[in-house]
Amino acid sequence: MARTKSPTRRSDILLAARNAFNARGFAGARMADIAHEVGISKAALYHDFASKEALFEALTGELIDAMLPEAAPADFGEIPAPDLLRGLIAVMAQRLTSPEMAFVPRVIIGEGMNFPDLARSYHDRAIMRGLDTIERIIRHGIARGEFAVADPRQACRTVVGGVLFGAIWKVVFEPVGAEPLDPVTLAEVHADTVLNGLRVRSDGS
Amino acid sequence: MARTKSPTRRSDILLAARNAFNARGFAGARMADIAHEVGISKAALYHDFASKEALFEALTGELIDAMLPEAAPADFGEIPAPDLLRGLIAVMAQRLTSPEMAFVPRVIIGEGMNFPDLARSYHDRAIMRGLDTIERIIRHGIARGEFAVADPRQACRTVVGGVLFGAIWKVVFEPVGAEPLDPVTLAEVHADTVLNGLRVRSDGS
Amino acid sequence: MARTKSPTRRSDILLAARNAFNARGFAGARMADIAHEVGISKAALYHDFASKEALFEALTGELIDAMLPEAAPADFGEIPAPDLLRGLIAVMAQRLTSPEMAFVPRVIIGEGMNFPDLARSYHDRAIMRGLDTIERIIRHGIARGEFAVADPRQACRTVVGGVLFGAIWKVVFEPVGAEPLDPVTLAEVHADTVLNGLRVRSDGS
Amino acid sequence: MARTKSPTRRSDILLAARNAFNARGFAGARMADIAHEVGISKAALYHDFASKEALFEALTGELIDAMLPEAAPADFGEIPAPDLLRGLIAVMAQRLTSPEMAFVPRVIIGEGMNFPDLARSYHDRAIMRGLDTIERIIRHGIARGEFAVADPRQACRTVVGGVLFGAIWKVVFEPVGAEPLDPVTLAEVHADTVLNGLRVRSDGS
DNA sequence: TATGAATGAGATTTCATTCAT
DNA sequence: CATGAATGAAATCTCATTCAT
Repeated sequence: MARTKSPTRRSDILLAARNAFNARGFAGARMADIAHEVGISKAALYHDFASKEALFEALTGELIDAMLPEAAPADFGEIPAPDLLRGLIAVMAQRLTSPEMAFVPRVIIGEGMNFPDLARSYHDRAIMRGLDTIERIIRHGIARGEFAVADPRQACRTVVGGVLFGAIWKVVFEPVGAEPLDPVTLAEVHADTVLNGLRVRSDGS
Repeated sequence: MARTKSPTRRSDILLAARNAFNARGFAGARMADIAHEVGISKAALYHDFASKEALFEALTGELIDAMLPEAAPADFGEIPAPDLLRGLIAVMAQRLTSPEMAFVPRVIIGEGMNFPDLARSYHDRAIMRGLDTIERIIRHGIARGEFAVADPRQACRTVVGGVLFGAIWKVVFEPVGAEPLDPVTLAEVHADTVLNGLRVRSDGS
Repeated sequence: MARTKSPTRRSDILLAARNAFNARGFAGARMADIAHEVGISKAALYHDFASKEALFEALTGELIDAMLPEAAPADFGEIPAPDLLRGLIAVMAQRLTSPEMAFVPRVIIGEGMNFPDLARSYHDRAIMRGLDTIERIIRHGIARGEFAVADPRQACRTVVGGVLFGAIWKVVFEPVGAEPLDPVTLAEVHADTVLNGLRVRSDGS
Repeated sequence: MARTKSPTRRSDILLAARNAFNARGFAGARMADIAHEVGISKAALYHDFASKEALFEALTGELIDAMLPEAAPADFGEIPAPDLLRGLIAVMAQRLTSPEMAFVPRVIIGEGMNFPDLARSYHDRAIMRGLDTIERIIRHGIARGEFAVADPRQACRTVVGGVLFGAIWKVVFEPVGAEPLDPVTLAEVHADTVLNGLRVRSDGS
């Protein structure tokens, strides 16, 4: 067994942990397996992370950080709101459906009850931030005369929902045989639907 | 402690099981707690359900059954597609966010990896059925000249996504302090958005 | 393995626990060994005692209870104080040096720092009670003109000390080869010394 | 962290070890804590002491050495036995109740079963030596006509017991709230009691 | 049928101790 | 010499599940 700490040890552990938590959930994952996958002893694992919970929290914390949307600019200037929204949806879809990130919503939903801090942190830092950005884009569109929305705050949920559905689809249903989903197409169609709705438009847009 | 088998014992157990799985997840829930909550011994519990897994599957099976949409009519006749969709969204939102049902998506997402059959069954029986119904409504609308959609199959995900988001919000985030969500408003706004989109409509519909 | 709980199971466990704690100390004793000695599984042990600490505390609690001096009478009447003291010393010596009880002081001294409640309880219930009784006997003797003591409270410690020394001798030193000690002789000589002192008495008593 | 071996390193370690063993017992004390308190690495600790046991034995050995009474003179000459005894009791009480030394009896009693050599060594080197000295003083007193004792060997235990009681009181019971004990008073009263006994003396000594 | 008692098979965690640098 | 890193070998405790009454 290697006696010298590899420079990527911490990431190796976090990766193995992600796999384990992903495959079996928090309770089902075993520290022994994680250590074994990294190629170190259980005790070495505990040298880096004080407990299973600490490891779990470090992992989710890092992933949530990595997933956070860059702070949107304070002022969208002259950029058309539809373009902004299309772009945001594309980014969200790409992030949430990537294998590393798709782990996050699944875990929040699946383990949130046992880790209220985690759920709260995700709500405050990721969800609220995303909803706020969307709302600002919608209001930007209203100000520019591009959008007409009665309740911008609520409408955001429609935007997020479609992307979330895609993430869950990939993580939960594809592994059991559901038809694979292309994130790019998903994002485009979702953006179209959200922007134009289903109804025919007499203005031909 | 009830000594005589109550006629509702099976439901009592399922209810207690739902509470337990809901509160702690599959792995975290303890058979002893479930038995205790029902007021029977663990052995009696095992008399009715052969194992924790069997109990879990019976519970989710019943809930999925209860959640299934009534078979939609083969032909929607002359009913306007927007009305159909509005109605369906309202029903879905009400079901998925009701306390009994909100449990289901959470559990599928959280424990799906450990219960592939459950995930598959939910996918085949609930999700696909829901998506099919929505798709048929969309095609009905297209045929009636009410809807204009490039890819009806994909657009369905937008419809489902908004409702799913509401269910997850209630189950995962409200308990940790998120602003409560009114399912009726959610459904209405979501339906509006899905039908009309965000863009201004020059036709004034 | 016996499936039926023997009526003496609890005592069996406590006895095995006493042996184990006696032989290895609290930290060194192993629940597995205790269970094995009783002939039950570890889990069965945990069925009766929720934790190692609980077992330890139950054991010490019972032993301290069993060791407590009967409440001395409120009034010693016409009984000569020397007789009272001789009797008390004999009883204390017999109790403290019996195999079951000698365990107690040893454990209090050895584990007291880790179980402050235990030390406190022993101090309050056993030590103080013993000292009080001795003090009352001394004051009884002073009142009767039999004793002459400047500081009765402090003098009590001499009385207790000799007995304690005997208990520790038996438990700590005899097992490593010290000359065995006869408790009866110990008590008699100690009582003589305490009553008469070492100095010659011109009164010939 | 000191990088250079301080000239007092060995004593620093022994001091930290004493604190640790004192506070948590042998099993409870952790090498990591001791090293940390000294400000060196665990490996450095192992450089000076081959094992936890070795450290423990070195510590107790030094303390026992330091506690040993100076060899009493072979002949007490004309010194009155009561004075000799008074002096010895004072010295024993002062040593045994001093913070550094009080550790010793506690540890012998608490961990003796796991360290028979230690117990034996303490018995042979400290206890027996103390008892012998006391016995010689008593015989000296008998020879001088000052003492009248039937069984000098046994009576010694009364002398030691009172002092031991004080040491245990300080280490075990004072930390949990027992009334503090003044060693000088203890020694004086104990000496008085041992010399004169409780009974009234008609000779007025 | 219902139950209290019992258990087997782990899981996490701890720590004295050792190596490679 | 000193150290950070690593480990092996337990030990406590948990819980789904079964058995005898």
